[in-house]
Amino acid sequence: MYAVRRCYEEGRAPRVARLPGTGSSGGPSMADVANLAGVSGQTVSRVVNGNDRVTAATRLKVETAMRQLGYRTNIAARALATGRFRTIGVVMFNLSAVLNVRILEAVVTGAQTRGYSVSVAMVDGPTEKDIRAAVRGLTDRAVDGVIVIEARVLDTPHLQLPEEVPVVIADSRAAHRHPTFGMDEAAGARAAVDHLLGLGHATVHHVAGPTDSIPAQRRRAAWQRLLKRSGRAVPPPVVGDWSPQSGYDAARRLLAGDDVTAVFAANDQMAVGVLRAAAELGRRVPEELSVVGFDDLDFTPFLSPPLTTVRQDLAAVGRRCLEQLIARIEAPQGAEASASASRFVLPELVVRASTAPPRR
Amino acid sequence: MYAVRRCYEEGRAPRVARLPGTGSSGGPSMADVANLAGVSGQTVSRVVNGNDRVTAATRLKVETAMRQLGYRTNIAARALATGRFRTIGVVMFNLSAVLNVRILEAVVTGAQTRGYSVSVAMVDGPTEKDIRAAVRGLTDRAVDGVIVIEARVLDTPHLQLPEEVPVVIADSRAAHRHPTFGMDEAAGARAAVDHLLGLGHATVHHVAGPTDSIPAQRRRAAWQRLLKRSGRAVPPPVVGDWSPQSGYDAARRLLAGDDVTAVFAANDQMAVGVLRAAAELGRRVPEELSVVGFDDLDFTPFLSPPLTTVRQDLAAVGRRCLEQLIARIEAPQGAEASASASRFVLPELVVRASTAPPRR
DNA sequence: TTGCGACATGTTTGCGGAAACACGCATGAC
DNA sequence: GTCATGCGTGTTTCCGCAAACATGTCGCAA
Repeated sequence: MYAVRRCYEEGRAPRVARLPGTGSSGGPSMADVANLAGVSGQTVSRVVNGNDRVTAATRLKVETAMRQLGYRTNIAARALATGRFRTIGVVMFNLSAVLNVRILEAVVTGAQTRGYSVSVAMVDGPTEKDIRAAVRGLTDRAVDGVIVIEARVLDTPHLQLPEEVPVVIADSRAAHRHPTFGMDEAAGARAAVDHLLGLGHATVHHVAGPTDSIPAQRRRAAWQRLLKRSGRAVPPPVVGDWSPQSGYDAARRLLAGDDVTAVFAANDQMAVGVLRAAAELGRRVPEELSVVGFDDLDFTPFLSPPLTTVRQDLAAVGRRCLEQLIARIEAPQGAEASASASRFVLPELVVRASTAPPRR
Repeated sequence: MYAVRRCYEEGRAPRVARLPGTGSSGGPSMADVANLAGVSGQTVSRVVNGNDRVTAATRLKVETAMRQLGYRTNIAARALATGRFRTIGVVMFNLSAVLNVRILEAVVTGAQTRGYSVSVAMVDGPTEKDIRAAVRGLTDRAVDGVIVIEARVLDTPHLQLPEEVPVVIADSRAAHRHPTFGMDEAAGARAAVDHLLGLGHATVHHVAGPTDSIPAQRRRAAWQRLLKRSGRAVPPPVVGDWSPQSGYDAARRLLAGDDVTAVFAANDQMAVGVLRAAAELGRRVPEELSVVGFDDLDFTPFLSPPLTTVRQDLAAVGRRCLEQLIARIEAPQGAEASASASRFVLPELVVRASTAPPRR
């Protein structure tokens, strides 16, 4: 169109739309490097990216020029040209939970070594709408894939993230259409309960996590199932919100009765609250009350008494999520790397001094 | 150029370089929206961005078309055109420290509401070289500004981040050429020591953080200075690494002597270790030993005994860093928003049950 | 010697959006 | 009545890079 115009109106002065100092970052562009090195832009591109077929001499010239000019590749331009961003998005519900942070850390570290950068988004509510909004935000921001950490219960049975990018879910329900990685929460809870029953406790009380948390649901369900299978009474669980305060409150309520000899708290923070309540009520741990936590935070060996708890390797979860996601991103087509094996990392019971046989 | 060619070689078949299904994300582009709405691309751009001058009717047409097509703006293209990314980078040393995470959380939340996304990078070593590499990585990844959280001691006296983007430092040395925000560490440490001296302790022992950490240095220096000013003996501090284990080890060493009545730990985690060591050694807290921590982690009120500590509002630090950074990013030119006032957030001593007057 | 292919390098084009500018029309001032 | 102005919209160009395609070069075998 405009080509033809040019032909007819040859005399027209070319318009200069270029801004004064602008131009993405103002830094040197590939063309500048190409000029200085006396090669074409394409050759510079080849040097910058994988070592296609470039002579050592040419490569050297280009590299010298790049260094001389302080050239940095403009990834916006590259993304525009390739359609890839080499960025992955992480959607989280909050950063207060130590666990999520550990996953995030593993993801960031791993992504860095794979040449990806990580964009973090935080979600307000637990509903699918919120998550979807966050994912939308991320994909607007341009990511090649998304990891959702600790999705809570969702409005709809299956999380229908509408985007075209691959999604991997960490630490959440397994029944998504997206791959999911996490701990084997049930195994961890069973180990805790089994340990207490093995010590001779008649039953085990539970301080559960919030009902909208998938891990909390799983831990609670496993606890209940094991008690039932063992023919024990299933006392009503007390629901907390992961915080030490809620654990404390729960324990004050639980320990009002005299029959409680063993408590399994759904995380370490709440277990700390339980220990505190026991101390205030004069119930000695572990002699009169056994307590088990979950997570193995770094300070738990130094509590009084050192806490028996379930250790989780969250970094492994993060790593697997990342691997899976990158595999899907880089898969040529609907390869859908199986990832069938080892979707779940096995937690491990760490027995310390907060558990013992019941007194009588 | 090619225009002219077209004129002469009219018969030449146009080359189709376009990939089959590629094209950034494959989604609809502005041109598609423009077509459907029967307007020009520029008008769509105007609708998408600030409400320039567009008729309500036109705007409606465009918006309808956008919705119909599920149009999403391609930020890579926008970034290429504008030179802005609406992304800020955060450089951290590790995510294990709860404090840093709180800052990060505040930054992410704030950035989201301001329409920025956050890219996280982790640094291995504490040297300037490492930081610079991380920042380089981030700016390669395209950010408009960088926040460095808890920079450690650097190789060179002044952090010379070479990049052209604005940088803000959180929780670190103040004497950079970049704006710095953080806690008033010294005030916090003074409050802790002052509290203990006020209770009647002859002097205060210190379990310090790692020597390459700026906050650790500050806390230690303030502790030492206040003791000196008060004419007290300055016992040699024991250096830990922030971990509960190191606090425990330090306390075992400190409490070997019989004269220690008050310990100020540079963070809560180490304080937990101190409490544990005291318990094992049969030194009752607070009757025989007073302990003060730093940070006010959420579980500290539930320790035995509840820990007296210094509370920091890290979220405020994160928010201020972000504000300052965005101000600098969006400043028309070297406006260098003063931000003189309130560079430091004041910490607050929270007195609980781990401190008391010395026994005799 | 020629032919041919492998490989190094250059050229063109387009990704999707935004800025500068042009243009047409309605309005108001003089 | 003429002209400056403002406003909504369209047109052209460019951002920096990479893919597809074109071209040049060299070596080696027939």
